[in-house]
Amino acid sequence: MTSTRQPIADQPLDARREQIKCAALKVFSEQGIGGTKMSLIAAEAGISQGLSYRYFKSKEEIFTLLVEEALEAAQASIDRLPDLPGTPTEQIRAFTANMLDESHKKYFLLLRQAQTSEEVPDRVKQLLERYSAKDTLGGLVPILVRGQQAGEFGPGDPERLLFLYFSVVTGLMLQDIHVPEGYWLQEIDRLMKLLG
Amino acid sequence: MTSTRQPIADQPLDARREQIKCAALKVFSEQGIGGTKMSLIAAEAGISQGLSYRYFKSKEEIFTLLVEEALEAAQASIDRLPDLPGTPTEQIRAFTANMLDESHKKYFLLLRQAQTSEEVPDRVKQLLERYSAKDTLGGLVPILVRGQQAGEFGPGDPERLLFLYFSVVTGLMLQDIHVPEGYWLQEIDRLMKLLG
DNA sequence: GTCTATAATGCGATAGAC
DNA sequence: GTCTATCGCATTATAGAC
Repeated sequence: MTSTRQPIADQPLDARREQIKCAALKVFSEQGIGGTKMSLIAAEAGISQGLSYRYFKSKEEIFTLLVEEALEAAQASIDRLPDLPGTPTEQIRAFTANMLDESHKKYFLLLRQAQTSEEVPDRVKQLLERYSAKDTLGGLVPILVRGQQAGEFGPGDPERLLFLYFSVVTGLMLQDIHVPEGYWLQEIDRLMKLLG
Repeated sequence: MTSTRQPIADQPLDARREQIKCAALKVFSEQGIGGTKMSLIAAEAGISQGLSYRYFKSKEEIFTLLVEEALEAAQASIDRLPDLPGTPTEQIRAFTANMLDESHKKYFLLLRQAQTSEEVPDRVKQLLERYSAKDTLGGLVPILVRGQQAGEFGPGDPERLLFLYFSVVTGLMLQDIHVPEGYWLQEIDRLMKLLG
């Protein structure tokens, strides 16, 4: 048996949905919800504009679904972090490299679009409140404090330090669109100086 | 004589134009050109939607004008920098504080929107090529090199270092929307560690 | 299952009343 | 000089052919 079989898995349907979601993620993360036209998503996915509506009810539904996935993935990624081996510095470094990775970058940029736009669906606003940056990134505070106690990081309010750090990494990801793959990975050490 | 008098200065007309430009700058810098509706600009300016068109021919005209002003101001700001007193570190610090200032921040965010959107007017694309980031920020390279020679900054390709630094400051400005006025000014020293 | 054609809606831009 | 009403086009979303 080469494939796990689920009760009623409609495989070609799911594949198309994934294809459209992937195209939508790319366009939404760059253009925001207001700047994204359904025709662009369809073109990116290589299908006709009308076909998208066989798989999703509306543009907003796709956007909301992607934000939901992004928030869950981010939360999960942070929750796993304390279990990783290594010093706090190494943990933060690994987490940063993970964020800057091609596959995750788009999700973070999508979240930034969701946060900075007024015209997002109500459900998205609710989700953003629920997974507020404060609570989510709060999971990293213990790691940072351990790093401070070990003398790896400089003194100061850990939350403020984290907020600075993530603002900085966000800036990198935004430029990353115009920069060769993996460009910033070489700069992670320099970036970590911020915390030192 | 308390006011400089120009040949045919239509002062109330100019005041309205400034008011609309100011409202437009705020909305464009947050929502991009695609996400910005004329009705939003008008609402922000506290006037009716139709009135905007008595002062500007189109949405694109306002956007283009603002980008033009932003590029000229950025260029001028960089050109003045070498004449400022102080060490390279102090010059870069002053420039950073200047960028993070409320009145300039929106212009930088506008430029970012212009750079990352595909659907900008052709004239904007030309302007962005003309004042390319490479040439404009290139004006800072001599300062950075002097700082490296003086041992104030760490080694490495100066252009790469500058690119990292500006990506980082961009990230700060984006978060700045949700943060109290002058919040980041307290973090400039930490930020300068990146260059050290 | 996919495309093309079309209805419905929203937005940019204009016209005309005050 | 400003507003309200309206036109025309772009975009969302649906319907029907293949």
